[in-house]
Amino acid sequence: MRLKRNSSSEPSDSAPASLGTGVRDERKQRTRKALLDAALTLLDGERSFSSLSLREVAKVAGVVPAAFYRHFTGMDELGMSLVDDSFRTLHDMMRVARSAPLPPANLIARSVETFLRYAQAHRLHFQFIAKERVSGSSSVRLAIRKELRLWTSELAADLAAFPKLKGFNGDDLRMMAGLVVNAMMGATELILDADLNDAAELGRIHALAQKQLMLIFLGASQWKSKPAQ
Amino acid sequence: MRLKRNSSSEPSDSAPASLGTGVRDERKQRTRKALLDAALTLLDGERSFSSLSLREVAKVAGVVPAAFYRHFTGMDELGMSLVDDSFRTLHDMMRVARSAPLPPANLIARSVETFLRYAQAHRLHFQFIAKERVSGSSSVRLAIRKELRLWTSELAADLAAFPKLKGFNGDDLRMMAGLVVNAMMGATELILDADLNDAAELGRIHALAQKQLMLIFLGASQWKSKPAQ
DNA sequence: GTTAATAGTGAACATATGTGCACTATAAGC
DNA sequence: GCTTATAGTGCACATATGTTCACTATTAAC
Repeated sequence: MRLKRNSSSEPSDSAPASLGTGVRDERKQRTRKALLDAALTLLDGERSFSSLSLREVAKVAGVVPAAFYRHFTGMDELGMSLVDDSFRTLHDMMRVARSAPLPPANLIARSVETFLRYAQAHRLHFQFIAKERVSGSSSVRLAIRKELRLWTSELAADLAAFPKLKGFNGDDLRMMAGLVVNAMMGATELILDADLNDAAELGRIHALAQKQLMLIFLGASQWKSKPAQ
Repeated sequence: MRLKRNSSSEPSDSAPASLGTGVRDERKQRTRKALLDAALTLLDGERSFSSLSLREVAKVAGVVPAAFYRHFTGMDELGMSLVDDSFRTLHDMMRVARSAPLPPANLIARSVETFLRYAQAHRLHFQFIAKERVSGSSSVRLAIRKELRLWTSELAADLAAFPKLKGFNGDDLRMMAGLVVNAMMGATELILDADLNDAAELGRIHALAQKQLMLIFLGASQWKSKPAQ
């Protein structure tokens, strides 16, 4: 053998990155994505990740089982990749939301709207998070919990900017953010199970989530954290 | 054949019920319970219900796979039985709580304490509910959702008795009850994943849940439902 | 005591699964 | 253009699975 090519799957160091890394890598990334998409698709509806088989995923991806190992060491590694991808879409949403902040009028209602619409549009990713947060293998489950904690902290930081929430110390802000995250996850689960064409049901879920957030914020406006500790 | 015996597994009609239905039925109920327990045990930790195999459950129950069919038509039916059993323990808790009502002082803190202790003591049932509520087969999942809705309505009825919550109409009471249930389920999931010997962590989870409920009730004390609708 | 019902057994089957290995085709590197 | 690396193939294997069927032992019914 002459020389080992750079074994990393990343485009080699200083290359312009967007310029073609060759037909080869592009094809590889395509079937890698096919595998991830296959898993997400199979996960829709009844199935849970731990009940998916490697062969099944490979078949839906249109690839022979052995080819799976060219991309992942096993289903667990694929699961971790799904965690990454799913939270990337969540963080994308937050980034967009922060870059074009909503006017304070009806802020809660419109935030709920934005979030739930996004969850519907990225149904598979949100479904994966919702399911595997509680039932996945411990590596996947812990990875999701970690990301959710991180997201909760970010939300707490955002909340700190509200003048009405001056009564909160850091711990209590996270406590409140956790409550908000729980409520939104609950609404997300309802949305994911709802009939997408039943506008009335979707409306009811949106309204429910909005009221719940308003109730939380109403309580928060009266909250006084213990100054010590 | 002479005469078919009453084919139902129930003791025949007007018998005193508590009197021995015979050695036979007792043995049958024993292995039926062994199957249910086997499934719950396997469900602890990593696994999800949909990843359990019939053979696996039979093996842990100490019975040959074919014997499984003497009790359930398949794993789905066993799952439905687990739903029944799990919610029976939940309702038992509520019944006990109502029969010996707590004094109003520190009511929230002590209710949280009671609930979370119960969840720890009946770890496997609560874990099953928490997991399969979101990831189970649709029959199991829908059965759990239905029971949770029912439980939410019961809680809403209990809440209606509080003088501080006069500002609520029925819909909004259920909205608030849903928020409480979500928060308690969230805390339950944390408890189920926590190290049972780590008293500090358990204490933190209890304290978190208590604060979240207090925040909700603080908001509720200011709430005014729209009188119309 | 004889007979019928049945909970649990053991073996068999067709099929599905994870993983290994030799292979082929093709793009990348020189 | 020749050579090397490698994404994907095809086949094999041991093992696990759901389900069936004839059977056995024990209880219930008369």
